Amino acid sequence: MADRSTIYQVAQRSGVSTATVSRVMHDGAGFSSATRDKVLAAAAELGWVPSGSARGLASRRTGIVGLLFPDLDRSGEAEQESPLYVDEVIRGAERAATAVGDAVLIAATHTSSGRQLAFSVAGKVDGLVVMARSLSNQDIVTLSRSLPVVVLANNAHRRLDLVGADNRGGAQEITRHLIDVHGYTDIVFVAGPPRSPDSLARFAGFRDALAGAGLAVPDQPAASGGFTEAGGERAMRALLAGGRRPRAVVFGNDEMAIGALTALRAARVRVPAEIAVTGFDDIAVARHVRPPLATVRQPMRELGERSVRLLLDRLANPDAPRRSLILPTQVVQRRSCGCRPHLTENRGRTSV
Amino acid sequence: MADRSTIYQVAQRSGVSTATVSRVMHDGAGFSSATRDKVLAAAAELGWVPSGSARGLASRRTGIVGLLFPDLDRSGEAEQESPLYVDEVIRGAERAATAVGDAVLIAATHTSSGRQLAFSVAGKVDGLVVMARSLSNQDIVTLSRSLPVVVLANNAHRRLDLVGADNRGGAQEITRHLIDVHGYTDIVFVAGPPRSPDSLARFAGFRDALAGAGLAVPDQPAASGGFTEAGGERAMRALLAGGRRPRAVVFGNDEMAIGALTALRAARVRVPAEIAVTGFDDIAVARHVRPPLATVRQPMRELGERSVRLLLDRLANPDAPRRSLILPTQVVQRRSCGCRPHLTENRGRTSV
DNA sequence: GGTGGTTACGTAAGCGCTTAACCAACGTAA
DNA sequence: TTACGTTGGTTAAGCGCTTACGTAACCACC
Repeated sequence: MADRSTIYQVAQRSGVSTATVSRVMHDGAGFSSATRDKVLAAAAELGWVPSGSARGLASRRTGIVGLLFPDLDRSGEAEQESPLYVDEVIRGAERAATAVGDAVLIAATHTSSGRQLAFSVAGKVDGLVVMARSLSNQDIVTLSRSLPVVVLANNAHRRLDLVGADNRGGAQEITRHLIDVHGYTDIVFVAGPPRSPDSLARFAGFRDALAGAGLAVPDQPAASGGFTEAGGERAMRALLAGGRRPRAVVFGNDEMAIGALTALRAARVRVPAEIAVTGFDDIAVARHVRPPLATVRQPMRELGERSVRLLLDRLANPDAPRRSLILPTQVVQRRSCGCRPHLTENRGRTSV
Repeated sequence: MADRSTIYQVAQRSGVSTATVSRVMHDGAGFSSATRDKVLAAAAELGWVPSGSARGLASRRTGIVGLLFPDLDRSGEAEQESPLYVDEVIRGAERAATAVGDAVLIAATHTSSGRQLAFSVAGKVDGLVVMARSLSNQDIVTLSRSLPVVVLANNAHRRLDLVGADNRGGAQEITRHLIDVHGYTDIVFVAGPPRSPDSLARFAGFRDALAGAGLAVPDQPAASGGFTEAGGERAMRALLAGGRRPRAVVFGNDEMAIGALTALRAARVRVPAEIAVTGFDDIAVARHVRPPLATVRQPMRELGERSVRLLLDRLANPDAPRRSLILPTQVVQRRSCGCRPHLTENRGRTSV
């Protein structure tokens, strides 16, 4: 691990100027193939790794996009995001970025140090994708004054590029399924973190469906908790302990619903015979739990991909009009809602 | 999104030199509190986000660590790594890095563009964590000539810092469990990707256990496939189709084992009554499948954390002796190996 | 009143690239 | 022959920071 070599050493060794070395590295024109070979040979011999900092400084482009997401471990339990959701978003972002040769800088924002971290990250990237509540809306606005920002899963910003899923529509659709197909009327909603835009939108969709069916529409969710198994388990226990025994429960996400299944099994309540349960997201586990979890599929990876692509577009075209992308969601019927197996996994979908 | 402001503007606005601005931003000493306030006020008014490139160039430290991992989607199926494993490693790396104010740059290396991408990433970071087979050993060595590299889950490098899990010991232990506790003697191993160091080490542990029990030791795994559900499903089907009906199957990882459960259910083979099954990793799904999957827990997130910490240590101390960290694994007994429920989840462990 | 130490700055030289501007040599057409 | 484009380079001025070094002001102490 000797010190890194520089463009000067490569230039000297290959007998050309640094400008020529630079051109060769960027596949530009203006040099003979003999020169190219000399330069590449010298670079290889020296094991030259061009400095990203110097490049970034000179060209004012780092080739890095930043992804800010909420801290998953250190935040209060009731505030937690779903880890699996975040993982998929990261994966999608990574894919979209490497497709154009960029890399992704990730950082989880913690309530206390989050601001500082976010500004530090902002200095290192060409643009930023900010997930949901990983940063205060005020800070998001501040950052967007000095670099392009795409907001993911947070519709509070009317002036920034936006990517999200149709949470409201998906929640409405699955609730309507419970009403129309299964005939349930006593249905409650269990929310995720109180300020989660996703959770709020899903509750709104839930209410839409009840209203549409002429059922009583609650002001508040029946319970709430972090977007985690523990959160769902606790919420379900609280519900049962409160003497409440709805016919069906719509959960804010899959992990909560899965936690609820655990609570229901412990309480010897049969699903879906006595209580039907649905989730949201369609994480990988959902098909594997017993009973398999009916849910709403959200294109998590695509959300990550689209966010980064939107960011790259914005970088290429700073003055384009602001865009807002809402990706469709899709109901996935499985046993936990009361659907019979053969009705669920075989509806001509390619993947379930 | 006006152009980003610079340290010069901040210096001018606050009536000091850029050196003083720089000092204030780094909490150094050598300025009055009045000056500090002026500088911070000016910076806030301008919404100044210091350029990471300029900082990196001047201080030769980017505050970024890179994480290279194998591409999960675009590689051939038989070569695939477990996505969940990678996600956890990323999470651990992120945590360790942000703990010291650094950020993590992630990039998946694709076979074709992998080299190029890796060198591009290398220029942008202070050091690199390279997972398993995300880069050829030759390229790893080349990169390590110009920046610190920690190798994760790949014991082929005797001169680089290394982090891994005790795959061999874990595989041996769970195989011994099948032999000693359950009395199985007809046990086979289904491997992951042919060149995966993890898979190879686990097969070695499997053989250790058979040899230790005086059973016949196979030269080759009974089957193999990608570290995915599809890979495991296919391998299990092939096994059954081949007329092979072992009493127990040790799989290279959890996802393969879970895929195998699907194949076994389809073939109406009861688990564990007719065939016992074990996995490796203890991913989140493992507890949720039916029957719950006996496996070997691997501290995936800690692997990520330790890799980054090792890298940071190396950065701080370039001449320290090379270190090699092997984290312990732990057998997790669940129904799929034949253990009864109450024997499995309640062995005084805090989490299962 | 000189010496020395401390505090609070300013000056300016890089860090390793990119890129605009310039230039020499060599056809090639008028 | 001159003029002019093309090819294949070079020169040098930044990009926005950090930091070694210099220095002015102030205080303390003989």
